[in-house]
Amino acid sequence: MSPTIRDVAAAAGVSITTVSHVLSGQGRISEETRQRVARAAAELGYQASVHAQQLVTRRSRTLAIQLANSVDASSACALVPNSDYFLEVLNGAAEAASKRSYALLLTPMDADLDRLNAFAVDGAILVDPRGDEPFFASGWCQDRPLVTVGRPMAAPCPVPVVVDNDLVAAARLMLDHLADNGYERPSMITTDTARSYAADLVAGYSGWMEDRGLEPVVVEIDEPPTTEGTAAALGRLLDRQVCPDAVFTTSENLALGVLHEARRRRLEVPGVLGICSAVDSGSLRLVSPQVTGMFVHPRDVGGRAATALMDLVEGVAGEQPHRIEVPVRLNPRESTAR
Amino acid sequence: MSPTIRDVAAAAGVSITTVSHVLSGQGRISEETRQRVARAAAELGYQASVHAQQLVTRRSRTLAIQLANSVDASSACALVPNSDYFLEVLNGAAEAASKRSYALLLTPMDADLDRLNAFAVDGAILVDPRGDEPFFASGWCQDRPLVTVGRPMAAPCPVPVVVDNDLVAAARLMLDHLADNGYERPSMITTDTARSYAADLVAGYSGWMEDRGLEPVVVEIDEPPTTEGTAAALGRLLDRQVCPDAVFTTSENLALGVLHEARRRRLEVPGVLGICSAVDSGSLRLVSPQVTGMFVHPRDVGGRAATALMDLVEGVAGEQPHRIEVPVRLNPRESTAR
DNA sequence: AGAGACTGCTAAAACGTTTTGGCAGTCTCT
DNA sequence: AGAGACTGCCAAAACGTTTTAGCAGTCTCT
Repeated sequence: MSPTIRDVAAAAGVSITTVSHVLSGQGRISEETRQRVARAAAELGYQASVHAQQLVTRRSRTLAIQLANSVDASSACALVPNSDYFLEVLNGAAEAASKRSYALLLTPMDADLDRLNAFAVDGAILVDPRGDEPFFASGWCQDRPLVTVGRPMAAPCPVPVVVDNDLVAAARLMLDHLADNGYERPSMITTDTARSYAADLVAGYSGWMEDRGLEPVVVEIDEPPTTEGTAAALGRLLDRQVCPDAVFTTSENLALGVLHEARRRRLEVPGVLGICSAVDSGSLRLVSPQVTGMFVHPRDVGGRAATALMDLVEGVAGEQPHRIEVPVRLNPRESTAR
Repeated sequence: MSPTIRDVAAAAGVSITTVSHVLSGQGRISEETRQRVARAAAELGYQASVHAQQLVTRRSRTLAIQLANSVDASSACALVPNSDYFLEVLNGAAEAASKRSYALLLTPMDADLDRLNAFAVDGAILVDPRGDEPFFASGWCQDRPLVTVGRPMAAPCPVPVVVDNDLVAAARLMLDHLADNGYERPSMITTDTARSYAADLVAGYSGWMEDRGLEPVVVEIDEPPTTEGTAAALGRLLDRQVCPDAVFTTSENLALGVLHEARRRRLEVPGVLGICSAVDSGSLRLVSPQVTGMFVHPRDVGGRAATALMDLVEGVAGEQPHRIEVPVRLNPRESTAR
């Protein structure tokens, strides 16, 4: 089969200890020996067995990643929100991991944590957790590092690194954009505010409104959203005494749903109703009118999360918990023009 | 730390060999001993170290999965097609793997295959490959089983298991639906026909057309699709002498793009132009008019692929290459009504 | 009663690394 | 010249399993 460390040692005329030291940069080795070993390894095409390394170092060079988006397969009419976003986060994380010879393990929501323990995953990335996930309850995070995308609001233990967009500021940015375009009574439709990204957006929105002496108008709908749920939410907004003239949503599917229902009600978009989404997506550029969204650099988000986690695993990172902020870019489109 | 097989052996008063045999169901063990060992293992909460198992069995209980959808991060305006679909395939595969204590490794397109070899992945799932992926060129598939979703059309080596929808039949189904609703000159817009799903759809379409003595009208656009590319494709269709009255697309984003451009050109949809997509998606239900699509059971597709791969790895499966067909459900919506 | 088969169990080797402790030899002081 | 530090290397233990080969003991024949 593939060459082992013993083959390299034999080829270079040294002990396996020396080979190990050369390859890992440990120990004291003369320059000449170093080169000889390196050459032998290269010639043989030697690749250290990850399994043997794992067994002895008790590290696996493996990261787990879990998405919040898991929808129960039973309800065929549920809509997976922000799937463009999630897919890009995954891609970003996978690429970053691969670059440093780590593997990225995709963990379903209902996964058995004991199983993960058996695989001795070095750390985990949770994308948009609520804080009630098994990872937190089981004390998992006491043994191994954890990085989240978004803050786990109900988490019982602190998370060393949080990767996030500044969505409070982002919401304000979006509202300024709406105001610039003459919208005076913006409202919000959100999913589960137990997730920090939704909570932050609502907070940003509410703060902005209160700064101007306006009453925030927020409707929260069940997760996962459905066509009907979204339509009903818009209905509740429009039934108000003071009817909103813009809707800001926390996901692309909510925005599309609102647009759909607005059309059905023959509301002019933009004009009578402005629509925008906090998470951009390809589909927002493909509807008429094109919908304004915020590009949150999902690939970056995934990459930064994975990188931070690997730093933690290797002890490279600073010790204290910190937060990595990824910028947001507003993509103004027709749906919020005047 | 966590208990080892030695702890269990001591607790049950047997050798570690016996424990191993009991837990793996190998060897000859008396019923009484079996129970005693099982109880001891359960009481200690024993979990075999995957790493040690991997080292000695040279199996990793790990599957790699690679998606076709990887878009180069540079071009921010490219559209990831069918992201709902891909995400569900991933979820389905991850769940199936997790149920049998396998791990699912997400492999980016540019991943180093040597690295995968080091992780000793037991097998790989390729989603919508073309056949020119490194997996095929490097002879990877000679050592380890490979399962693809869709046929790798340019593959140099045969693939033991292919999971697929019968998209030739599905295309015909869709065209029958269009014909039932009075559309007489259906056309197609497709992405890269080097992927079998697109090729099959085109084949089904062309066959159906030729059966009726009609000339197939197909426009192929570059991958990944852009808003402009899609609009241009529709333009080319409409410029024809015999102008099509329906467009069938290979992805949800193409359908949305066509709808968008049709609106811009003030074409009535449905009516003047029918639109439908070969892959369903949440967004198709959220636009006006709602767009007809085919639900291809992506979660099932992922699950079946993972299951087939695990069977292959464990030698459970029949030896000869075969094909697993997942049914397709047509979801008729407004965009193809009359 | 002896041969042979079967049963229930175990000792020990193997998998391919990392890491610890140590051993000669050389250099640098006093 | 002798003590001490430093250099370059290595033997061996450890990591936690699976698997092979074999050993008593019991059963079932003739």
